[in-house]
Amino acid sequence: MTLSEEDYVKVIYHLGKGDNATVSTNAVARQMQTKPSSVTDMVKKLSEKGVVNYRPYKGVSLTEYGKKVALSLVRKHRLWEVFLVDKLDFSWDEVHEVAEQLEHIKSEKLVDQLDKHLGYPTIDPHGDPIPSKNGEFKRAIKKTLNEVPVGTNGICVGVKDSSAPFLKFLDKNNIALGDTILVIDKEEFDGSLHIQIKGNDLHISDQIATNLYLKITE
Amino acid sequence: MTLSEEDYVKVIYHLGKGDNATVSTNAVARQMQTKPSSVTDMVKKLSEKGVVNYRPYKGVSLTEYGKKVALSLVRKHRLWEVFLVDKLDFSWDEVHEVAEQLEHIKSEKLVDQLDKHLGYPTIDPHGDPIPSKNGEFKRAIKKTLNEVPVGTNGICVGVKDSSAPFLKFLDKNNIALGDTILVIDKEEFDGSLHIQIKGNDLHISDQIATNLYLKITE
DNA sequence: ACAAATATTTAGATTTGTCTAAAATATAAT
DNA sequence: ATTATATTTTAGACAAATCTAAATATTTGT
Ligand SMILES: [Mn+2]
Ligand SMILES: [Mn+2]
Ligand SMILES: [Mn+2]
Ligand SMILES: [Mn+2]
Repeated sequence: MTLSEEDYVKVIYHLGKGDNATVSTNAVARQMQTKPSSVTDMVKKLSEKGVVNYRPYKGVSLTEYGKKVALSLVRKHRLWEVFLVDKLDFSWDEVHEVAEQLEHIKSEKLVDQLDKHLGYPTIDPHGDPIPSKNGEFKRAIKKTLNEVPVGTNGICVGVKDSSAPFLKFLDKNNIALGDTILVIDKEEFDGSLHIQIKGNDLHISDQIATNLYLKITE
Repeated sequence: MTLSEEDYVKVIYHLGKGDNATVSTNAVARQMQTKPSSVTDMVKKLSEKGVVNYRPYKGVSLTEYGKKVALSLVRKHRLWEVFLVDKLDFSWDEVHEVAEQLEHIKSEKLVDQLDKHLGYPTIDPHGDPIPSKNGEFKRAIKKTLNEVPVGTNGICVGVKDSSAPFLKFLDKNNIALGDTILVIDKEEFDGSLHIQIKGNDLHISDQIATNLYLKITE
């Protein structure tokens, strides 16, 4: 498979939300930053190769084989992201573009050894699960901090309130996107939370918890 | 620069033996595993872009800019080779193909951080020098073990005598290609050498030394 | 149900990198 | 100095991936 074919497969996978839904030509074009006519051409070729199911005017979905290809790419992408953050001190938001390139390197041994070198991680720096070699993985969901049960472990991936005061508060309390957060305890009385973040314990109000998104994998 | 253009530049660099000699169309074609007519096409394009000097029927050489491009590629290739051997437990002879792909990843930060992660290595697993960020590096030369002065440090890169008995001897004494060898002392009487290899001291005869190639950078 | 709007495909062109076969140039041999 | 051989370039073609413009199909609104 060429680099371009691989990127199409990945886009079709992500748009199909993992459950292999049929996706439209326009959706793929938007995501691939290309024209719908180019998508039609490529999708025909992928169909010839048995990677996708394609019905003109009706949309495209991955075959079983295509799904395997997609999961292998997602695995590689996320492993490289972990590498960049853990070993090369990249930050959370710098890794995607480079991983987008690295995911296309062809070498099974490289992936296996990288996985080992990283200590067999199960989630990437964005809190997304890393598929195993045979394509199994937990689904990730995004919830606000106040919605999850005590004991939940996740990665801070966004804010609902993006006002300056709130962001300032996060900064002052040393909470940043990409941080791992563990919910230690919840006060029933006011809904405030005891959490652990980057090794430090912290007590945050319900209002704060409501505005912080956590990505978790059950 | 595209992947293909970069590979041409690297081949022209290597065939020009670093000192930027003019190389022939046929030589490039042989190295690139392609046809001379394809080389002519590509070399014209690279000439347009100011990467090479090209005179029809006379050959091609790198411009100053082209040389910079080549050295950056060589740097990346060799850093990745070190990574594969030192961090991912690849062996000496498995790294080239993968590095051939990795060298094309575009990210300055990636290269800088990789360099740091590896501890700023100066030679690759084959004993070849790694150009610095601004393109400086020591030239590597290959000599038999008996030709180098006491105190020389190098990498075992080949054998002159490849007979079964000799290879068996190397195996028994735990000497393999890719090993770092340090010449500790030389006996004037019989030319035998005291060497250090993988932490172990070893005493080898002049006959052995004559048949082992060392790659060294002065 | 039918016109209007939207989505998708087709036709034809372009760029990149490659190829084969033929022509042109350079090198070697007599 | 001519001829023969080897090298290099040109001309024309092709596959991959893309584009624009036009044609076709589907969906939406009334
Ligand atoms: Mn990609
Ligand atoms: Mn990610
Ligand atoms: Mn390469
Ligand atoms: Mn090397």
